[in-house]
Amino acid sequence: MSSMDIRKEIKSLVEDSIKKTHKKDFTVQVLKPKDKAHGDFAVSVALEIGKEMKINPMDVALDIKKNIKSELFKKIEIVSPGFINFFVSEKIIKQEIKTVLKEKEKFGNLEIGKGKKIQVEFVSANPTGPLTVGNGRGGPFGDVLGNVFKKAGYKVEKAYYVNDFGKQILSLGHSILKDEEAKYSGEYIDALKVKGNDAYEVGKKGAEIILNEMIKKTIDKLGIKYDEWFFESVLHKKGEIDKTIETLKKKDLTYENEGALWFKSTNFKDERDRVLIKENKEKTYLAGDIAYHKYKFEKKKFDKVINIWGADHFGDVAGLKAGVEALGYKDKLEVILLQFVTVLKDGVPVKMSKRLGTAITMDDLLEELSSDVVRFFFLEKSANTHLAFNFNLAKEQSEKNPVFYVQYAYARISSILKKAENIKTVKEFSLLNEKREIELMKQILKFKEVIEDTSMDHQLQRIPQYAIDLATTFHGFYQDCQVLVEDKELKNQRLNLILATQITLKNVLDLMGVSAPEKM
RNA sequence: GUCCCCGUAGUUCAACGGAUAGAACAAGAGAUUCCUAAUCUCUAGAUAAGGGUUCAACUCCUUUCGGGGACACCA
Repeated sequence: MSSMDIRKEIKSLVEDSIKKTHKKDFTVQVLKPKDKAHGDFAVSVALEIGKEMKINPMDVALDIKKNIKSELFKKIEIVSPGFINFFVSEKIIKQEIKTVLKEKEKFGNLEIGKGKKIQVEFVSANPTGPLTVGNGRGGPFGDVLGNVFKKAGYKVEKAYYVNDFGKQILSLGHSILKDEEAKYSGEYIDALKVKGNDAYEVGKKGAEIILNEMIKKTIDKLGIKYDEWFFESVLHKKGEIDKTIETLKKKDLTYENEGALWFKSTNFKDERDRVLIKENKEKTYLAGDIAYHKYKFEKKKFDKVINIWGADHFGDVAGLKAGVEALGYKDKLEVILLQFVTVLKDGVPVKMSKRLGTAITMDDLLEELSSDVVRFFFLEKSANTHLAFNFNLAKEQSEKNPVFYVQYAYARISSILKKAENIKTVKEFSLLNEKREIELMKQILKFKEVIEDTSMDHQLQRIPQYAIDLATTFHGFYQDCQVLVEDKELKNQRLNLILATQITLKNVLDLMGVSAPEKM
């Protein structure tokens, strides 16, 4: 029985008990106390019921507890002002560790997303220049979010939407031709060798080179693999945008004004209507994006689509959401906005890339840091904080940075396992009763909850935090409990425990796309 | 002006509305006859300010002050 199941079990036990004693239906929330002294799980309903029925919460808690009988718990404690704390039986925990050893790389796999298709679209930076740290932030984020969904049982597609159409391509062309309308500059523009005089054609070719020679290489260095590279120009060529606009027209959701065609997005809680076809008959970016999403839902049949955008696109969320809703896919699109990134070197923000004359790029970081470090540092922070990338910690004090701390735990385990001859399957972990050992087991089992929670709320920073916690718990165990001891049975049981730890560490590192070195 | 994100320890970040606000780096003190000291143990240190809701607020509402972003027939 995993800790997720235990949570569910507590919920139903407590709810049943309330029904019996207080004749009420109550939705119970099972809490995970921060303090170990408060048990493995806790419930605070007695406080709510006590308040509502004007009885002492402590009495309510006692009544609830009376009706709960389960082998799952070592003890159930009632603590003032009315918390009920559950301490899970160590027998159950030990059994569960055995399933970790059996499941190996499958440990942590859930069925939450079974039968559902989900798409994560991320980065999607314009092919007009190298990936900056800003638009690169979506790389690790989207990649790992996709991994979490996979682990949770979804069928996942990772997609990059290439904006190879429109004004920025023209601007790129002018920039390469270095005429008066040039907009982009820098060493990378000078390096683009494109023949021709037509600015748009030159721009198209330039964009192709930038995409293939710069962006894709950076993506590759970050260890990201996309399932789909979708080109905006394809939508234009195939007339998909016209079809989409036609659909909206039929629904009477458009109107003409000053020569342009508008979409009544205010019908869907947008603050203003949006243009689909400009006065000069060109289609707007939004028109294309709505068509793209029509394709995602209609053709590819995604149950859910998550777009990861930079915070500067905040203003566009409402328009696209309105479009998606108009097409009948309300609530299937979610947009996650990532706040800006600054790189701090010696406490001072680094703004510009040295070589390229652009904003500081992902490659600038990757030149000096491994993708392991870059990914980990990006993932540590929640999406809506402005991320200050601490370059000094990432680089100069590398032996003290959290990535190595986690990897070191893995390497330590590998090193012990190498020294041990043959490891036998354990029947039971009867000899492992030290505080450190039990703690480590509990920490391992939390992995499933981490996947569950993260697949629901998308708070990715939980993953690296968990990795650090697991490493900390292991290092503590390592300090106090010798694995390779004389007693053969104790040795074997401990070997199995660190094997389970190793499996879990590997799984969490894989999830983050960070390597797990056997030696350091 | 309107809208969004943020303000937590010296610094970078955490904390389903729950119990004593957690880490890491930096600072100070200690631990190695033993599986990798890239480790462990201990000490000191924080919710921007004011109201409100709640049995319970970093978390929700509100005002103020700060930082960032968005307000296109650009993408």
